[in-house]
Amino acid sequence: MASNKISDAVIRRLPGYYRYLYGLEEQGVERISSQELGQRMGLTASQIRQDINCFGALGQQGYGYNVSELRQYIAGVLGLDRRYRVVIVGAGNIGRAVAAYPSFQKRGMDVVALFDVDPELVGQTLPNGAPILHAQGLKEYLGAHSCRVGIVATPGQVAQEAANMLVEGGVRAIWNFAPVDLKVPSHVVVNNVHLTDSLYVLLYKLKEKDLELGVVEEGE
Amino acid sequence: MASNKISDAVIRRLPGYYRYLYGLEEQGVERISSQELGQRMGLTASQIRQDINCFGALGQQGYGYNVSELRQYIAGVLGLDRRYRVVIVGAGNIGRAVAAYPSFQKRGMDVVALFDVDPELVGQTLPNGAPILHAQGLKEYLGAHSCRVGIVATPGQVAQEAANMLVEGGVRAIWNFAPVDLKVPSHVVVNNVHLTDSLYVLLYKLKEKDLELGVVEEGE
DNA sequence: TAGATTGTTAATCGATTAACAATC
DNA sequence: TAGATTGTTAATCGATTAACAATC
Repeated sequence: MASNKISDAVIRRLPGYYRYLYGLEEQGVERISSQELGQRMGLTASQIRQDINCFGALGQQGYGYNVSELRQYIAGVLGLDRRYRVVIVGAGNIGRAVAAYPSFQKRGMDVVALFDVDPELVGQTLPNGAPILHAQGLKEYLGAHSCRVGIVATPGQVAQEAANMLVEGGVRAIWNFAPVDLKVPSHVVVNNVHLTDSLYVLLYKLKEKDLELGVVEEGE
Repeated sequence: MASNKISDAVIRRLPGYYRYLYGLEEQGVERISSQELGQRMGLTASQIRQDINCFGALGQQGYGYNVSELRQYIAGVLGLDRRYRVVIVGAGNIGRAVAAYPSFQKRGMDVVALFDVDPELVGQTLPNGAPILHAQGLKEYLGAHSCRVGIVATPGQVAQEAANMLVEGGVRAIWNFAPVDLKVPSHVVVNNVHLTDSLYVLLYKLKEKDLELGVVEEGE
């Protein structure tokens, strides 16, 4: 429980640890050394030991780490050991894709409703049972069914407005898919999935690689 | 053109610069100081000047930066000033959401086809005209219609296989939505959108915030 | 010219890596 | 016990911030 300020750099790596340990556990691997985990993940053994030591001595000299123990511990650190009720604002392609995302349910996220203004969408029910309701009713809905997590999957122009409604409705964490940086009060946390940002970085890398290889890219 | 190794930290910020400058230009703002841009983006003025100086002196003392000039320059650095032909492997919710993503077209990405193995999907055509073809035909398709960018939007178990086919077909950049780290030869670049990773970080922040505020989270 | 603001160097801070004693 | 591998401290490296002279 030693919550002594884990640095951002470490936090960003935690999901990767979780993902790899989960995979190892599924393969039936029981123990792993920092050396080997580092090899698989593309990190140095030293860094892995430093990272893990942020939350205490979980390994054993001469042995390594117990895969399942470590995975569970990290799950606890990340808060993956609970369930969360979730509303999604914006029932377009992205909103519905997230709602239907299989590992979403599995990771404790229960999507209870989606909200949109498109009359074509409002009234539908997704395969997993979540209804699409009119965005007008969002605040009222949250009053009756409190949710800790809200997802913004609207166009950028209305994303801030959507976030405001979620905050007013008592949502504490916002997962934002709109390409804007939301402003929220300090008791609310936000994490962004800026898809275009990720795409830009990919294209940048491609350009760099072309330069490195001396590739002259075709016209068009 | 001074391509003197821009550091990863800077590259990760570039899309943000582009996004903000684009917004400013749309609002008709002509010039901006590092000070004010920093305020808006939540960065220090010093950092912004350092970052921009990676690719040369683009500002003017006593004046600041010309918004549109700087935006265009960064667009060039990121490679946003060209068009790219794109195939998507996996025509499930995520694949289709990406194909339909409006800023995708706008940013120069032309989705020419999607590939899947689900007979329900194969044969359909998306609203933007892209057909869904059987994954068996992917390599052959790429032989006839070369694409520089491929998107992996398959389940994790087959993501590596999808990547292999893309690489064999000559794709040079892979945008990966599957929750695995793909292995590709060194002439190919990859960028990951690990949605679950982003979600985990959100949940972690929520837990930390709860601790900070002394919130005892409800059961269920 | 005076004021503003960059470009750039130096100082600080933090993160990563290396090394090794502790210990299973 | 000997071998392996952690936990942890110290050294290095890189990124951020501060400061200020250059200059528009």
